Amino acid sequence: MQMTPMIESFVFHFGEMGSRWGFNRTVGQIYALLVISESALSANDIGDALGVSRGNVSMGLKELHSWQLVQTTHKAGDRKDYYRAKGTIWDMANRVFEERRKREMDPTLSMLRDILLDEAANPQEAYAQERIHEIHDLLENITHWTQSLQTLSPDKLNTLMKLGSGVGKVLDLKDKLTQRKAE
Amino acid sequence: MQMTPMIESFVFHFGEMGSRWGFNRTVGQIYALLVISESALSANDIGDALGVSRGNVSMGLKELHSWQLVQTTHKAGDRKDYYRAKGTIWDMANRVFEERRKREMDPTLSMLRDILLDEAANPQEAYAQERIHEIHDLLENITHWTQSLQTLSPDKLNTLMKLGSGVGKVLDLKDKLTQRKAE
DNA sequence: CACAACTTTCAGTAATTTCTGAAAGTATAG
DNA sequence: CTATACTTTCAGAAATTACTGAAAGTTGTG
Repeated sequence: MQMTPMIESFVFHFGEMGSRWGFNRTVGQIYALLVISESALSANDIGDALGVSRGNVSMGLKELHSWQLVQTTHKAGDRKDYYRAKGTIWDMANRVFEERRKREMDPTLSMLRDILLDEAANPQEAYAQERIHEIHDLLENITHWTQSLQTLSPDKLNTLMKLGSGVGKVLDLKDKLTQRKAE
Repeated sequence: MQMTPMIESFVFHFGEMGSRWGFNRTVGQIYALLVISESALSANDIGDALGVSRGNVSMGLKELHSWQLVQTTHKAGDRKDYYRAKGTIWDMANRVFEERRKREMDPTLSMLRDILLDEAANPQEAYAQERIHEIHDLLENITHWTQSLQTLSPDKLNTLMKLGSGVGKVLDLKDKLTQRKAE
Protein backbone atom coordinates (compact mmCIF):
# COMPACT_ATOMS: atom_id res chain seq x y z
CA MET A 1 0.00 0.00 0.00
CA GLN A 2 1.73 3.13 -1.16
CA MET A 3 0.37 6.32 0.27
CA THR A 4 -0.11 8.81 -2.53
CA PRO A 5 -0.72 12.38 -1.37
CA MET A 6 -4.43 11.97 -2.05
CA ILE A 7 -4.68 8.86 0.02
CA GLU A 8 -2.53 10.33 2.73
CA SER A 9 -4.75 13.34 3.19
CA PHE A 10 -7.82 11.12 3.41
CA VAL A 11 -6.21 8.75 5.89
CA PHE A 12 -4.72 11.45 8.08
CA HIS A 13 -7.89 13.47 8.19
CA PHE A 14 -9.85 10.40 9.21
CA GLY A 15 -7.30 9.93 11.92
CA GLU A 16 -7.94 13.41 13.27
CA MET A 17 -11.67 12.89 13.10
CA GLY A 18 -11.39 9.46 14.66
CA SER A 19 -11.14 10.86 18.14
CA ARG A 20 -14.34 12.80 17.64
CA TRP A 21 -16.09 9.70 16.41
CA GLY A 22 -15.17 7.63 19.42
CA PHE A 23 -11.85 5.99 18.60
CA ASN A 24 -8.26 7.16 18.57
CA ARG A 25 -6.11 8.48 15.78
CA THR A 26 -4.46 5.24 14.79
CA VAL A 27 -7.74 3.38 14.75
CA GLY A 28 -9.20 6.02 12.49
CA GLN A 29 -6.24 5.85 10.15
CA ILE A 30 -6.27 2.08 9.96
CA TYR A 31 -9.93 2.07 9.13
CA ALA A 32 -9.55 4.77 6.50
CA LEU A 33 -6.74 2.82 4.91
CA LEU A 34 -8.78 -0.37 4.79
CA VAL A 35 -11.81 1.40 3.35
CA ILE A 36 -9.96 2.87 0.40
CA SER A 37 -7.79 -0.16 -0.24
CA GLU A 38 -9.17 -2.54 -2.83
CA SER A 39 -7.09 -5.48 -1.63
CA ALA A 40 -6.88 -6.79 1.90
CA LEU A 41 -3.82 -5.62 3.88
CA SER A 42 -1.59 -7.42 6.35
CA ALA A 43 -0.86 -5.92 9.74
CA ASN A 44 2.64 -5.14 8.56
CA ASP A 45 1.37 -3.39 5.45
CA ILE A 46 -0.74 -1.21 7.68
CA GLY A 47 2.04 -0.47 10.13
CA ASP A 48 4.42 0.44 7.32
CA ALA A 49 1.94 2.65 5.54
CA LEU A 50 1.06 4.56 8.70
CA GLY A 51 4.45 4.48 10.37
CA VAL A 52 3.20 3.00 13.62
CA SER A 53 4.38 0.02 15.61
CA ARG A 54 3.21 -3.50 15.07
CA GLY A 55 1.73 -3.59 18.55
CA ASN A 56 -0.29 -0.48 17.94
CA VAL A 57 -1.70 -1.94 14.74
CA SER A 58 -2.72 -5.05 16.60
CA MET A 59 -4.53 -3.01 19.23
CA GLY A 60 -6.19 -0.88 16.60
CA LEU A 61 -7.46 -3.88 14.70
CA LYS A 62 -8.79 -5.37 17.89
CA GLU A 63 -10.74 -2.19 18.52
CA LEU A 64 -12.10 -2.16 14.97
CA HIS A 65 -13.10 -5.77 15.45
CA SER A 66 -15.09 -4.84 18.51
CA TRP A 67 -16.88 -2.27 16.37
CA GLN A 68 -17.41 -5.03 13.82
CA LEU A 69 -15.84 -2.85 11.18
CA VAL A 70 -13.16 -5.22 9.91
CA GLN A 71 -12.99 -8.68 8.51
CA THR A 72 -10.03 -11.04 8.60
CA THR A 73 -9.15 -13.04 5.52
CA HIS A 74 -6.30 -15.29 4.41
CA LYS A 75 -4.31 -15.98 1.29
CA ALA A 76 -3.36 -19.48 0.13
CA GLY A 77 0.10 -20.52 1.25
CA ASP A 78 0.46 -17.49 3.51
CA ARG A 79 0.20 -17.62 7.25
CA LYS A 80 -0.43 -13.91 7.66
CA ASP A 81 -3.83 -12.47 8.50
CA TYR A 82 -5.18 -9.98 6.00
CA TYR A 83 -7.71 -7.33 6.89
CA ARG A 84 -10.40 -5.50 4.97
CA ALA A 85 -13.20 -3.12 5.83
CA LYS A 86 -16.44 -4.96 6.44
CA GLY A 87 -19.76 -4.17 4.77
CA THR A 88 -20.95 -1.16 2.82
CA ILE A 89 -20.68 2.46 3.77
CA TRP A 90 -24.22 2.23 5.12
CA ASP A 91 -23.22 -0.66 7.32
CA MET A 92 -20.32 1.37 8.58
CA ALA A 93 -22.54 4.32 9.46
CA ASN A 94 -24.96 1.98 11.20
CA ARG A 95 -22.21 0.36 13.18
CA VAL A 96 -20.82 3.68 14.30
CA PHE A 97 -24.23 4.97 15.34
CA GLU A 98 -25.04 1.78 17.16
CA GLU A 99 -21.74 1.57 18.99
CA ARG A 100 -21.95 5.17 19.99
CA ARG A 101 -25.47 4.70 21.23
CA LYS A 102 -24.28 1.83 23.36
CA ARG A 103 -21.40 3.80 24.75
CA GLU A 104 -22.96 7.22 25.11
CA MET A 105 -26.68 6.87 25.55
CA ASP A 106 -27.30 3.58 27.29
CA PRO A 107 -25.16 4.19 30.38
CA THR A 108 -26.60 7.67 30.75
CA LEU A 109 -30.15 6.42 30.46
CA SER A 110 -29.66 3.80 33.13
CA MET A 111 -28.06 6.34 35.46
CA LEU A 112 -30.95 8.72 34.92
CA ARG A 113 -33.48 5.98 35.54
CA ASP A 114 -31.77 5.11 38.82
CA ILE A 115 -31.94 8.69 39.98
CA LEU A 116 -35.62 8.93 39.09
CA LEU A 117 -36.38 5.93 41.28
CA ASP A 118 -35.28 7.83 44.38
CA GLU A 119 -37.55 10.14 46.32
CA ALA A 120 -36.59 13.79 46.17
CA ALA A 121 -35.41 14.76 49.65
CA ASN A 122 -36.01 18.50 49.28
CA PRO A 123 -37.28 21.10 46.80
CA GLN A 124 -33.84 21.39 45.24
CA GLU A 125 -33.83 17.70 44.44
CA ALA A 126 -37.40 17.88 43.25
CA TYR A 127 -36.41 20.53 40.74
CA ALA A 128 -33.40 18.47 39.71
CA GLN A 129 -35.60 15.44 39.17
CA GLU A 130 -37.90 17.39 36.90
CA ARG A 131 -34.97 18.38 34.68
CA ILE A 132 -33.61 14.85 34.80
CA HIS A 133 -36.98 13.52 33.79
CA GLU A 134 -37.00 15.73 30.73
CA ILE A 135 -33.53 14.66 29.73
CA HIS A 136 -34.39 11.03 30.30
CA ASP A 137 -37.47 11.19 28.13
CA LEU A 138 -35.64 12.99 25.38
CA LEU A 139 -32.78 10.52 25.33
CA GLU A 140 -35.19 7.61 25.44
CA ASN A 141 -37.10 9.01 22.49
CA ILE A 142 -33.95 9.52 20.49
CA THR A 143 -32.70 6.05 21.34
CA HIS A 144 -35.91 4.35 20.32
CA TRP A 145 -36.19 6.40 17.21
CA THR A 146 -32.67 5.79 15.97
CA GLN A 147 -33.08 2.12 16.75
CA SER A 148 -36.21 1.90 14.66
CA LEU A 149 -34.66 3.91 11.85
CA GLN A 150 -31.96 1.28 11.69
CA THR A 151 -34.55 -1.35 10.90
CA LEU A 152 -35.61 0.62 7.83
CA SER A 153 -34.07 -0.44 4.52
CA PRO A 154 -31.31 1.84 3.23
CA ASP A 155 -33.68 2.56 0.39
CA LYS A 156 -36.49 3.82 2.63
CA LEU A 157 -34.03 5.70 4.77
CA ASN A 158 -32.75 7.43 1.69
CA THR A 159 -36.26 8.44 0.69
CA LEU A 160 -36.82 9.80 4.16
CA MET A 161 -33.59 11.76 4.12
CA LYS A 162 -34.27 13.18 0.70
CA LEU A 163 -37.64 14.31 1.97
CA GLY A 164 -35.91 16.51 4.52
CA SER A 165 -38.20 18.88 6.32
CA GLY A 166 -40.86 17.90 3.78
CA VAL A 167 -41.56 15.15 6.22
CA GLY A 168 -43.61 17.71 8.10
CA LYS A 169 -46.11 17.86 5.26
CA VAL A 170 -46.30 14.10 5.07
CA LEU A 171 -47.11 14.02 8.75
CA ASP A 172 -49.93 16.51 8.23
CA LEU A 173 -51.21 14.32 5.44
CA LYS A 174 -51.18 11.30 7.67
CA ASP A 175 -52.99 13.23 10.40
CA LYS A 176 -55.79 14.17 8.01
CA LEU A 177 -56.20 10.64 6.78
CA THR A 178 -56.28 9.01 10.18
CA GLN A 179 -58.72 11.69 11.37
CA ARG A 180 -61.03 11.03 8.44
CA LYS A 181 -61.00 7.37 9.25
CA ALA A 182 -61.90 8.14 12.85
CA GLU A 183 -65.01 10.11 11.83
CA MET B 1 -25.31 24.80 45.83
CA GLN B 2 -24.98 21.80 48.07
CA MET B 3 -24.28 18.57 46.29
CA THR B 4 -26.61 15.92 47.62
CA PRO B 5 -25.71 12.35 46.64
CA MET B 6 -28.39 12.38 43.96
CA ILE B 7 -27.13 15.56 42.43
CA GLU B 8 -23.56 14.40 42.71
CA SER B 9 -24.17 11.25 40.77
CA PHE B 10 -25.93 13.17 38.03
CA VAL B 11 -23.22 15.79 37.79
CA PHE B 12 -20.33 13.33 37.90
CA HIS B 13 -21.86 11.04 35.34
CA PHE B 14 -22.42 13.96 33.02
CA GLY B 15 -18.79 14.79 33.50
CA GLU B 16 -17.75 11.31 32.39
CA MET B 17 -20.05 11.49 29.40
CA GLY B 18 -18.94 14.99 28.56
CA SER B 19 -15.82 13.80 26.82
CA ARG B 20 -17.88 11.55 24.60
CA TRP B 21 -20.15 14.42 23.72
CA GLY B 22 -17.35 16.68 22.65
CA PHE B 23 -16.27 18.57 25.74
CA ASN B 24 -14.16 17.78 28.78
CA ARG B 25 -15.09 16.51 32.19
CA THR B 26 -15.25 19.85 33.96
CA VAL B 27 -17.32 21.41 31.20
CA GLY B 28 -19.77 18.51 31.44
CA GLN B 29 -20.00 18.86 35.19
CA ILE B 30 -20.50 22.61 35.08
CA TYR B 31 -23.28 22.24 32.57
CA ALA B 32 -24.97 19.47 34.52
CA LEU B 33 -24.83 21.60 37.62
CA LEU B 34 -26.38 24.57 35.87
CA VAL B 35 -29.13 22.46 34.34
CA ILE B 36 -30.36 21.04 37.60
CA SER B 37 -29.92 24.22 39.57
CA GLU B 38 -33.04 26.33 39.83
CA SER B 39 -31.14 29.49 40.67
CA ALA B 40 -28.25 31.00 38.75
CA LEU B 41 -24.81 30.24 40.20
CA SER B 42 -21.68 32.33 40.50
CA ALA B 43 -18.36 31.06 39.22
CA ASN B 44 -17.27 30.55 42.81
CA ASP B 45 -20.39 28.57 43.65
CA ILE B 46 -19.55 26.30 40.77
CA GLY B 47 -15.90 25.90 41.66
CA ASP B 48 -16.77 25.14 45.28
CA ALA B 49 -19.43 22.60 44.37
CA LEU B 50 -17.16 20.77 41.94
CA GLY B 51 -13.88 21.25 43.74
CA VAL B 52 -12.07 22.77 40.79
CA SER B 53 -10.06 25.95 40.50
CA ARG B 54 -11.47 29.32 39.66
CA GLY B 55 -9.47 29.40 36.46
CA ASN B 56 -10.85 26.10 35.31
CA VAL B 57 -14.40 27.27 35.90
CA SER B 58 -13.72 30.34 33.84
CA MET B 59 -12.41 28.27 30.95
CA GLY B 60 -15.31 25.88 31.20
CA LEU B 61 -17.85 28.65 31.10
CA LYS B 62 -16.12 30.16 28.12
CA GLU B 63 -16.43 26.83 26.33
CA LEU B 64 -20.10 26.52 27.22
CA HIS B 65 -20.61 30.03 25.96
CA SER B 66 -19.15 29.05 22.62
CA TRP B 67 -21.69 26.23 22.52
CA GLN B 68 -24.33 28.82 23.41
CA LEU B 69 -25.41 26.68 26.31
CA VAL B 70 -25.13 29.22 29.12
CA GLN B 71 -26.50 32.61 29.89
CA THR B 72 -24.95 35.23 32.12
CA THR B 73 -27.15 37.17 34.52
CA HIS B 74 -26.65 39.62 37.37
CA LYS B 75 -28.14 40.37 40.74
CA ALA B 76 -28.86 43.88 41.99
CA GLY B 77 -26.07 45.30 44.11
CA ASP B 78 -23.76 42.43 43.29
CA ARG B 79 -20.85 42.69 40.90
CA LYS B 80 -20.53 38.97 40.36
CA ASP B 81 -21.64 37.24 37.18
CA TYR B 82 -24.23 34.54 37.63
CA TYR B 83 -24.70 31.70 35.20
CA ARG B 84 -27.63 29.54 34.20
CA ALA B 85 -28.31 26.93 31.52
CA LYS B 86 -29.81 28.50 28.43
CA GLY B 87 -32.99 27.33 26.74
CA THR B 88 -34.99 24.15 27.05
CA ILE B 89 -33.75 20.59 26.90
CA TRP B 90 -34.68 20.58 23.24
CA ASP B 91 -32.58 23.62 22.65
CA MET B 92 -29.70 21.92 24.37
CA ALA B 93 -30.00 18.85 22.19
CA ASN B 94 -30.17 21.02 19.10
CA ARG B 95 -27.12 23.00 20.12
CA VAL B 96 -25.12 19.86 20.77
CA PHE B 97 -26.11 18.31 17.45
CA GLU B 98 -25.36 21.49 15.60
CA GLU B 99 -22.01 22.08 17.24
CA ARG B 100 -20.99 18.53 16.64
CA ARG B 101 -22.03 18.73 13.03
CA LYS B 102 -19.90 21.81 12.65
CA ARG B 103 -16.93 20.19 14.28
CA GLU B 104 -17.20 16.66 12.96
CA MET B 105 -19.00 16.68 9.65
CA ASP B 106 -18.26 20.00 8.00
CA PRO B 107 -14.45 19.74 7.99
CA THR B 108 -14.65 16.16 6.78
CA LEU B 109 -17.03 17.07 4.00
CA SER B 110 -14.82 19.84 2.75
CA MET B 111 -11.76 17.58 2.82
CA LEU B 112 -13.64 14.92 0.86
CA ARG B 113 -14.83 17.45 -1.67
CA ASP B 114 -11.27 18.63 -2.20
CA ILE B 115 -10.08 15.11 -2.84
CA LEU B 116 -12.87 14.49 -5.32
CA LEU B 117 -11.81 17.52 -7.33
CA ASP B 118 -8.47 15.89 -8.13
CA GLU B 119 -7.96 13.48 -11.00
CA ALA B 120 -7.17 9.94 -9.96
CA ALA B 121 -3.56 9.27 -10.94
CA ASN B 122 -3.87 5.46 -11.05
CA PRO B 123 -6.39 2.63 -10.54
CA GLN B 124 -5.66 2.58 -6.83
CA GLU B 125 -6.66 6.20 -6.53
CA ALA B 126 -9.65 5.64 -8.76
CA TYR B 127 -10.89 2.96 -6.38
CA ALA B 128 -10.19 5.23 -3.42
CA GLN B 129 -12.17 8.03 -5.03
CA GLU B 130 -15.17 5.76 -5.53
CA ARG B 131 -15.21 4.94 -1.82
CA ILE B 132 -14.66 8.56 -0.93
CA HIS B 133 -17.54 9.54 -3.17
CA GLU B 134 -19.85 7.17 -1.32
CA ILE B 135 -18.78 8.51 2.04
CA HIS B 136 -19.15 12.07 0.85
CA ASP B 137 -22.67 11.52 -0.41
CA LEU B 138 -23.71 9.77 2.75
CA LEU B 139 -22.34 12.48 5.00
CA GLU B 140 -23.89 15.16 2.85
CA ASN B 141 -27.26 13.45 3.04
CA ILE B 142 -27.05 13.13 6.79
CA THR B 143 -25.95 16.74 7.15
CA HIS B 144 -28.79 18.10 5.06
CA TRP B 145 -31.28 15.87 6.72
CA THR B 146 -30.34 16.73 10.27
CA GLN B 147 -30.28 20.38 9.33
CA SER B 148 -33.78 20.22 7.97
CA LEU B 149 -35.01 18.23 10.96
CA GLN B 150 -33.82 21.07 13.13
CA THR B 151 -36.19 23.41 11.35
CA LEU B 152 -39.13 21.24 12.37
CA SER B 153 -41.01 22.26 15.49
CA PRO B 154 -40.27 20.19 18.59
CA ASP B 155 -43.88 19.15 18.37
CA LYS B 156 -43.55 17.73 14.86
CA LEU B 157 -40.24 16.16 15.67
CA ASN B 158 -41.86 14.44 18.60
CA THR B 159 -44.61 13.05 16.39
CA LEU B 160 -42.00 11.82 13.98
CA MET B 161 -39.99 10.16 16.68
CA LYS B 162 -43.04 8.54 18.20
CA LEU B 163 -43.84 7.16 14.80
CA GLY B 164 -40.57 5.25 14.81
CA SER B 165 -40.22 2.75 12.02
CA GLY B 166 -43.89 3.36 11.31
CA VAL B 167 -42.58 6.17 9.18
CA GLY B 168 -42.00 3.50 6.54
CA LYS B 169 -45.74 2.98 6.22
CA VAL B 170 -46.36 6.69 6.00
CA LEU B 171 -43.86 6.90 3.18
CA ASP B 172 -45.69 4.12 1.33
CA LEU B 173 -48.92 6.00 1.84
CA LYS B 174 -47.41 9.14 0.42
CA ASP B 175 -46.09 7.19 -2.56
CA LYS B 176 -49.53 5.85 -3.34
CA LEU B 177 -51.16 9.25 -3.09
CA THR B 178 -48.66 11.06 -5.25
CA GLN B 179 -48.86 8.24 -7.78
CA ARG B 180 -52.63 8.44 -7.93
CA LYS B 181 -52.39 12.15 -8.52
CA ALA B 182 -49.95 11.52 -11.36
CA GLU B 183 -52.34 9.18 -13.14
C1' DC C 1 -7.40 58.84 40.17
C1' DA C 2 -6.87 54.64 43.52
C1' DC C 3 -8.98 50.88 45.24
C1' DA C 4 -11.93 46.90 45.49
C1' DA C 5 -14.20 43.16 43.52
C1' DC C 6 -14.38 40.65 40.41
C1' DT C 7 -12.89 37.71 35.65
C1' DT C 8 -9.59 35.93 32.34
C1' DT C 9 -5.25 34.26 30.82
C1' DC C 10 -1.47 31.34 30.64
C1' DA C 11 3.01 29.05 32.08
C1' DG C 12 3.98 25.25 34.45
C1' DT C 13 2.36 20.87 36.35
C1' DA C 14 -0.60 16.93 36.78
C1' DA C 15 -3.50 13.49 34.83
C1' DT C 16 -4.78 10.81 31.09
C1' DT C 17 -4.31 8.65 26.83
C1' DT C 18 -1.73 6.61 23.30
C1' DC C 19 2.24 4.26 21.49
C1' DT C 20 6.39 1.36 21.39
C1' DG C 21 8.94 -2.71 21.39
C1' DA C 22 10.33 -6.65 23.75
C1' DA C 23 8.44 -10.75 25.65
C1' DA C 24 4.91 -14.09 25.71
C1' DG C 25 1.49 -16.55 23.14
C1' DT C 26 -0.38 -19.35 19.10
C1' DA C 27 -0.50 -22.05 15.05
C1' DT C 28 1.43 -24.64 11.33
C1' DA C 29 4.97 -27.26 8.94
C1' DG C 30 8.42 -30.54 8.89
C1' DC D 1 8.77 -32.19 19.29
C1' DT D 2 11.23 -28.00 17.35
C1' DA D 3 11.52 -24.29 14.42
C1' DT D 4 9.39 -20.72 12.16
C1' DA D 5 6.20 -17.25 11.14
C1' DC D 6 3.23 -14.99 12.71
C1' DT D 7 -0.12 -12.24 16.56
C1' DT D 8 -1.12 -10.37 21.08
C1' DT D 9 -0.08 -8.34 25.40
C1' DC D 10 1.58 -5.09 28.46
C1' DA D 11 5.05 -2.23 31.22
C1' DG D 12 7.09 1.81 30.60
C1' DA D 13 7.82 6.06 27.64
C1' DA D 14 5.99 9.67 24.87
C1' DA D 15 2.42 12.65 23.55
C1' DT D 16 -1.62 14.93 24.49
C1' DT D 17 -5.01 17.10 27.23
C1' DA D 18 -6.72 19.21 31.39
C1' DC D 19 -5.98 21.85 35.63
C1' DT D 20 -4.00 25.07 38.97
C1' DG D 21 -2.96 29.36 40.82
C1' DA D 22 -0.60 33.52 40.45
C1' DA D 23 -0.46 37.52 37.60
C1' DA D 24 -2.69 40.49 34.44
C1' DG D 25 -6.97 42.42 32.90
C1' DT D 26 -11.57 44.59 33.55
C1' DT D 27 -15.23 47.15 35.62
C1' DG D 28 -17.50 49.87 38.89
C1' DT D 29 -17.18 53.00 43.01
C1' DG D 30 -15.72 56.73 46.06
